[in-house]
Amino acid sequence: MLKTHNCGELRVEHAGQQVTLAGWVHRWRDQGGLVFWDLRDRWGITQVTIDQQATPEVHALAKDVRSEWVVQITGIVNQRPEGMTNPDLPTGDVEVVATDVQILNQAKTTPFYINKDENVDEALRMRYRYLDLRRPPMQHNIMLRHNVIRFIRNYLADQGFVEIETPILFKTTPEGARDYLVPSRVHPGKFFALPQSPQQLKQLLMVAGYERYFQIARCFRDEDQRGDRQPEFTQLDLEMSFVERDDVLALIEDLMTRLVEEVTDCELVTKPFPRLSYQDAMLRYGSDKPDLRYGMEIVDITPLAAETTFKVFTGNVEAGNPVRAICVPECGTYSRKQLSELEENAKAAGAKGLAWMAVEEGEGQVRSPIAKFFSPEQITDLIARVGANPGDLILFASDAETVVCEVLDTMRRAMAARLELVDPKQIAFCWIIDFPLFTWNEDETRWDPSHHLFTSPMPEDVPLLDTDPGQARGQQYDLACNGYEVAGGSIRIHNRDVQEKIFGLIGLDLEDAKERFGHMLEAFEYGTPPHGGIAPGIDRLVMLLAGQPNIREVIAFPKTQQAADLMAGAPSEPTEAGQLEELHIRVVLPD
RNA sequence: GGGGGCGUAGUGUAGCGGUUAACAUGCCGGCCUGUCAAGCCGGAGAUCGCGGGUUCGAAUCCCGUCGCUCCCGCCA
Repeated sequence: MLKTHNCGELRVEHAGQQVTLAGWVHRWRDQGGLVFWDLRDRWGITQVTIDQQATPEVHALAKDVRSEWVVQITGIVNQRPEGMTNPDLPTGDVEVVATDVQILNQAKTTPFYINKDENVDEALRMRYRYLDLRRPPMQHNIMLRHNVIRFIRNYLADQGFVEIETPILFKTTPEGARDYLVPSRVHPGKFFALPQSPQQLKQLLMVAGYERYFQIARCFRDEDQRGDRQPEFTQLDLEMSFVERDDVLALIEDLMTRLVEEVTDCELVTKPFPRLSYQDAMLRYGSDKPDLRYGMEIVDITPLAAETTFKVFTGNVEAGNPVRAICVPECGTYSRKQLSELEENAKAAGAKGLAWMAVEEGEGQVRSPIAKFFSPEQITDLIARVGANPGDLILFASDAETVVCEVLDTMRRAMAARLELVDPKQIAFCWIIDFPLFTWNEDETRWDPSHHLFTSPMPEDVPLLDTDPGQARGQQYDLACNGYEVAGGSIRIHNRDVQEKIFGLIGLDLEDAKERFGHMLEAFEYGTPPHGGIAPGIDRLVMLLAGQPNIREVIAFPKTQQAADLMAGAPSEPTEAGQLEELHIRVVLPD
């Protein structure tokens, strides 16, 4: 080893010892006859001093060293004199007085600061990702990710889970996202698909009798990117046999609770995790992934609004649409300009306008363009229903059900951001359960599975499959955290009759089903245990635990929004002549 | 596929129709033995993403294009 200690571990008790450190020169301060280096490695920073009088040759060499040069130093640990310690550094009570310095490598001036936490153009960060990853905040994120995954592995192994790898080269599936395809050289004209998730394979592992399986699985989906979506991402894929929904929820809840409390410095603010039905979540938060770190719950005021003389409200009520509101604390003094900004937010979410009411001091006193359509009693009633206090701002939405949810979800999040109600150190999980099994596909005039087509209905809702499929709930569950969906799963169908009924409802006849999922259906005929599972997204989870705004910050080598790698220059054209011919591929570029 | 934002020395920003294109930091040289975002003195460094247009004059206005990003669609 080129070092006896790392740069984060020396303390006063090491004083007097000879040590050898190696790392990067994080910062340097040339004092003339005395040179200081902040020497950095993965573990921390230690100050090194090079004294001209004591070690003139070493000092002469050290004079030329610059940021990010790689050096090895040998010296004596010295307790710093009083008044010269650095309380910001764990190693700040000591320094190493160099007696020897080896320059292991020089470094060009880096294209951006390693030693300064400054916003850098993301394209530049991506092009020099290896330098970006060298920055301490990124090292922290990547290390946190490692600790999260290590914790998960240990926890699940202790619970009797087996980690099993599944193929990356697999079969294209008709459902779901667009597949990434890989051409087969030995099967001309045929393609593998990269898995969108190991869904089928983990169910087959249950048929195979492993009972408790997990995998830290890479998944691929060729869809457009978002801050929380990359073309390849990592799931904790997990499946269990002989379990019911609550067994899966209990396991994950315990895992997540311990993870937050033992691995991070975040505060878990939901304990136990609240369980919301899908319907309840939509009603109270307008979202199936609500952020529970703040209030501003949606209140339905449809009956009250129906009695007013405000035509927008009464018209919507007559059309069967709801009128709902949120109460925003202490925004009653918002100016015309601020309110019009809010209206722009609402319109972007699909609203036609944004009605508001500022609650003022005094019984039933409000400032609002629509106050004249309310009787004094109705205003008092409204204020009571939404729980408003003087100084608060009430925002209304009235439109089709889905629009109202979308608008008030948007307003809730926009106001939380404006009021800085979100603390990134707080973690608020909740379960969303009782999802509808199907959603109606208007274009194809058929039912689509809300989750996937192996999701088992709630046992008591099975009869509804024949009478009112839209009302049937699935044994499906999502884990939401801070406004993001961080896991989704279900209890699977293991009953052939039910499975065939589902195929029928989604417009898949048995022949089609056999063609697409024949291997699954065949497998299910050989003694399939009741089973179910879940798949938390590791990137999103670590993003939230790291308090980061997007998952690129917790992925070592992410892709850009255009799904490119700016460092390596991928994707690229084939390099070898004949590469495409060998794969039986001819490229037709768009015009 | 659609909409928004950004692009100016190595980096981060300012400038938004006439400036010698500014500031900070980094870089180079000099001084300095207790600094830790070190300090002080001096210096170099920018075809203002790219292409076209409007104008007497464009970093600035317009059009196109490329890149990054946020959002909608999409993501069982």
